[in-house]
Amino acid sequence: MSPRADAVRNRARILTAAREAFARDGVDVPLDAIAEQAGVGAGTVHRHFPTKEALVGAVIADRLDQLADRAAQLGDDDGFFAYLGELVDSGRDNLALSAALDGSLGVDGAASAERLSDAFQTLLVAAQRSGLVRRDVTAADVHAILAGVLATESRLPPDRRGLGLEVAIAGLRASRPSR
Amino acid sequence: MSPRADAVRNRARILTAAREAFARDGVDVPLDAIAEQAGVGAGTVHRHFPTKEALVGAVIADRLDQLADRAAQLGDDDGFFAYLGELVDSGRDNLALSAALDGSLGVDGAASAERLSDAFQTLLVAAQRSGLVRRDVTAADVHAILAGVLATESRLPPDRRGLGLEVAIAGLRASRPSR
Amino acid sequence: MSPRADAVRNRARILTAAREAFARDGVDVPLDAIAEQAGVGAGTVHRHFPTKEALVGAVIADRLDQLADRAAQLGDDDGFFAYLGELVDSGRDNLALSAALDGSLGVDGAASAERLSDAFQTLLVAAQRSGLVRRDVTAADVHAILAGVLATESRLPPDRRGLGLEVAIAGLRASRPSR
Amino acid sequence: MSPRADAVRNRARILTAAREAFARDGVDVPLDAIAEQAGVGAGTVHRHFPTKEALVGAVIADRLDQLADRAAQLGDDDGFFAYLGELVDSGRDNLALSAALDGSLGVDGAASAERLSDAFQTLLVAAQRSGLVRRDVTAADVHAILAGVLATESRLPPDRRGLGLEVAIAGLRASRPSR
DNA sequence: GATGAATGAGTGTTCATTCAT
DNA sequence: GATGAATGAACACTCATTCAT
Repeated sequence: MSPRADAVRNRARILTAAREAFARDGVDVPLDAIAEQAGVGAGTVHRHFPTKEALVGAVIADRLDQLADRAAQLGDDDGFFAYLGELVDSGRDNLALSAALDGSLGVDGAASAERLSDAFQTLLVAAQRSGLVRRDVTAADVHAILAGVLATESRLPPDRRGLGLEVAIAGLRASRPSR
Repeated sequence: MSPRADAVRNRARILTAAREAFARDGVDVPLDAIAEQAGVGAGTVHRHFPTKEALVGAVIADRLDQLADRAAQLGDDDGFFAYLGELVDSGRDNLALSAALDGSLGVDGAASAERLSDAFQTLLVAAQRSGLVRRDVTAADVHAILAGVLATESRLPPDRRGLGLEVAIAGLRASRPSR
Repeated sequence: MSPRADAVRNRARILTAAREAFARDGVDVPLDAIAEQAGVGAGTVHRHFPTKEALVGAVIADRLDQLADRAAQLGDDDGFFAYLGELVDSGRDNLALSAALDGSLGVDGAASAERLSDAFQTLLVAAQRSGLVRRDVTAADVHAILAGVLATESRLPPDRRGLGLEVAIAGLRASRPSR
Repeated sequence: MSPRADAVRNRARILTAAREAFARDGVDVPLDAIAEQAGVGAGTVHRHFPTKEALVGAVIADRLDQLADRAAQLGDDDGFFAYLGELVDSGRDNLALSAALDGSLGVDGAASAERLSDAFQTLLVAAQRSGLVRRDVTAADVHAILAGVLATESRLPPDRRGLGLEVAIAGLRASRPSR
């Protein structure tokens, strides 16, 4: 049961290679390219991930998990906006993650997406309690809005970076003090 | 000069079929599927659009033109927000248009995209003069934000529709009168 | 029966266009290109030449006829070598004719090829009578040798032009005076 | 390192099938036909030869190499004519090789063609030293003439075989001893 | 378990030929 | 008769997946 040492290592290498390839070229990159970059045979990729969709899902779940982990470290009240900022930074220049986050991929790391939503939920509720965010938005809403911010940011030229996030944040703030 | 009756009709049918197929399944649908739905042979599609890219571009330019045309009819001051709303309604449930608007398609009906930006420009300036929109955003910024709203909306469940637009609008409003 | 005026003209224009196109690009040139250059529709080409093969055959027969006609004007004794020279000049820089003459085209203007062989026959016999050409070669042999000379010439750089013909002529001369 | 047994065998089978198919039908035969005759899938052909041109080039280079190898075994003085004869025998009834030799293929096994020219060069010089061949012809000239002989031979009926070669040889012989 | 060769359905595109106008 | 749009069978090539070694 221990000889799986290299199997474990191969799995990791495939994930890493896939992550990079997806980020660089999008999910349409051929599996062969990923296998080559990972230094393994094409068959090995399929042993670990029976389907391309499974590999894509794994890469994304992996990433979502990291992001969800990160959320746990941001407990304080304005953690919500900080977190949003981090996610946007993560998604920028990452075609696949961006696609994953904005749901345009058929696949989604179901469980991991849930974890991410949970993380959002916690931070969101805290922010709402502090009166920083409209009370009527849910974690799922924020997820969708995040997707939108990513799309916006990817269209903005470098010198306008952050505007999408800024607008979203402004739009999410409790809007009633406008009186 | 009259025998073009079929040609004209076929071209329209191809465009319609392509529009629907792109909207439903994204631009990766096989041309054969489009040809079949249009009731023509594969070669006919190529006669009208020598390249798949050309067909995609034509469908998108077509749509962008419609949208730009629509902008001309909204002259009054709050036309800007109304227009934004219309664009979002158009892009929702339309994978290809959405992709076109958010620029993730390699191709874009260059001229038509320009027309759309011009339309934005006019409405945006008017809205800014009326103090309804932050003065520091440009038409290009709005274009990017539109892409984001589309992404958001496509992720929202039906009963939350409009939230992405709402947040963006709130975020775009002149934010300083909040004193 | 006279309204065929334009039909006749079209036929001629198609032949001319085909001749040029075949000469320039080889027989794989699309029929559409020929039709366009001839200023007629694709259907018209097929009305006159039901098959591409038929068109190729017609072009070649046409050319062979011209060449055969030319032979008639060369009656004198050393006409044979002069004629060979003319044929080589004609075939050089003419992919299709060259192909036709060297038989690598599936098709051949049967009747016209015969006429050409007949022309050869006459000149050949005269040359043989004058002791200028080996007595054991036939008109068909010469035809094949002509094809070879054309192939050779097309491979020679400009500054070596004529060598293929020269060698063939030397080889065809009555070889016995070598005593 | 051993599992390449199949790969090696398949590569050989593809080359053999291609050689036969090209020889029989010319280089325009569909790859599918070659794949089928080789008993492999279409994809396998592409794995070994990424492009049709590459396959054609490989087949030809293969053949030219064989021919060049053969030249090395003919060292004596009249080797030149013997070699010419062998090349002609090889090219007869081999459309593709013939095309390769006469340069009408866009592709040529560059290195192999060079080897062949070198082989010619050696034999030619020896023959010229012995006074058997005109001193003013170069190896490149002979290459062109070979192409011509092949073209001639392919047009000759079986009972006339060899005439093209015979004429070329006669034409190449030092012509001045006629004194 | 790993390898990478083999598979074969699928893609965009071309083009000789047919046919409605 | 002429037109040129429509056809559809090919073609070279790609790539996720399978399988012999």
